[in-house]
Amino acid sequence: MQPILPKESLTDQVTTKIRAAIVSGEMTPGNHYSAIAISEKLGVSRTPVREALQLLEKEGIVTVAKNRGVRVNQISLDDIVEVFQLRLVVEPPAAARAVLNASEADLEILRELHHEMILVGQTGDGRATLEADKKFHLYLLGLARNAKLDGIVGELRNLVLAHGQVTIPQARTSQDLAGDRDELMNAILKRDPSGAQIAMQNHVLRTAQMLVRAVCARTPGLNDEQYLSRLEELIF
Amino acid sequence: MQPILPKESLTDQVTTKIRAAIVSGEMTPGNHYSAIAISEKLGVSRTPVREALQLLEKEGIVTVAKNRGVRVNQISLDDIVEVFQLRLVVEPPAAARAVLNASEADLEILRELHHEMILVGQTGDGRATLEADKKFHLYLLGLARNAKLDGIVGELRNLVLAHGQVTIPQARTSQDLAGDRDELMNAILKRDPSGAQIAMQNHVLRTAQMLVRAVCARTPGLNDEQYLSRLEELIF
DNA sequence: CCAGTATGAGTAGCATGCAACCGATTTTGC
DNA sequence: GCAAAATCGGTTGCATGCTACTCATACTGG
Repeated sequence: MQPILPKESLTDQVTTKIRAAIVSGEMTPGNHYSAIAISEKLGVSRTPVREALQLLEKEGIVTVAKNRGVRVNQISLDDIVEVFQLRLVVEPPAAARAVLNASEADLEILRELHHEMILVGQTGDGRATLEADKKFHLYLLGLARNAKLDGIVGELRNLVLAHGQVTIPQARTSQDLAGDRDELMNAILKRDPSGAQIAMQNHVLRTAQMLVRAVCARTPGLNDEQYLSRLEELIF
Repeated sequence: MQPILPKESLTDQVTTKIRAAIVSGEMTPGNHYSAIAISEKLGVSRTPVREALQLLEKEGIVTVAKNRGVRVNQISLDDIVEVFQLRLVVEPPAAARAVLNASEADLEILRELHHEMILVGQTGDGRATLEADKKFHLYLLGLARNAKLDGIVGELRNLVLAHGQVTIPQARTSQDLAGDRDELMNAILKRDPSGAQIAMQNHVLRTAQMLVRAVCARTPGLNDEQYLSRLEELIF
């Protein structure tokens, strides 16, 4: 049986709508938007929109200025660096623990997700690739049995996604990432916790480096070195 | 000059009020409360109360049930274990980085905060001790220059505080904790990053063990061993 | 021509009205 | 006497009205 959807509240629906609009680039950083306009466009009243904006503000995705509308935050490279510093600390040990906790059925599912990701990756569809990547990672992290960790990592990912279309992977780098992931997958299947830990660290680190380089490349006068070096500040 | 307070919004004021009421034990887990009652007690309308409750729900502190009022969540031992698993992963490296980043002035401030904490600790005032502890930790973490990390750890701490009056330290254990902290402080003053990292890990771990034991001791039929062993699941 | 003021358009913050909904109790029908 | 249905008190979810505020522009006085 399906777990019956208890009619998600309007506030929540609006939250996901707005988040999607930001990720898709429909709402862009820097611009101002009014809660009134959004509510009219969505056909709801101002209240749920206002509440949704407050929740998104808590996530750091938007800023609401008193009587001046809402602004989509320009996620800075510094923010991205912070996010990945944290992910680098949190995800590798979680991966190791996940390997220890995984059942055979879990391994099977992971294998499927991994396979799916490869297929999607070959199509070159950036958005779908990210989606598949997210699914794989979150399932793996879920095995570590720490719900708060899942929530935190999910939010951190959202923050990066909100940066915009940053994340469309390049062909060559995406090749590298696939390699990392194979390594990770191998360690998992061999039930090798510390191998998984290391592989995960490499993978997240490379993802971060790719992102930083991509952003710097498109933003003139930005030097990637200082950012790249800061990525590893929290791992010793 | 004082940075002028731009009139905190009612919603935010209510949020902190409710949070304080929970921490102080004025609002207890399990019981039901109505937004209407809260709004009347605080002399505001239902709207800011409702919005505050949504924010607190996102933090995991309360649950709002449709048409049935709001319930203060009973933070379980499992939750506490999760929180400390995360803190154990995140705070030690942050402490190490903090040592590397600290200026002489920072060290001076830390020394002061540390001293203050010892003084307050001797008075036996549990609440004040926690407050001083929080100040010290958050200042130290702030030196790692990762705002998101600060935010996350702050929220995790709040969650534990919301568990209730759990956290009134016992005389003997609080002695032990002071020892840990001295160790930590020494490593910081010697500008020894990995020493600080280890000391921080010991300190957080012992805090967690103390907490778990305290909760188990007062809850009949609860075995602390399984919880204690899970604390270290994420560190290898 | 310009400094300083007045005006107006637009906004969010909050209060409040209303309907839908939930759970417990009472009433009804058999 | 008992099961099922109607009722009722209490609650949230959402819509909407109003006020105070911000910013930009137009206006006024010199």
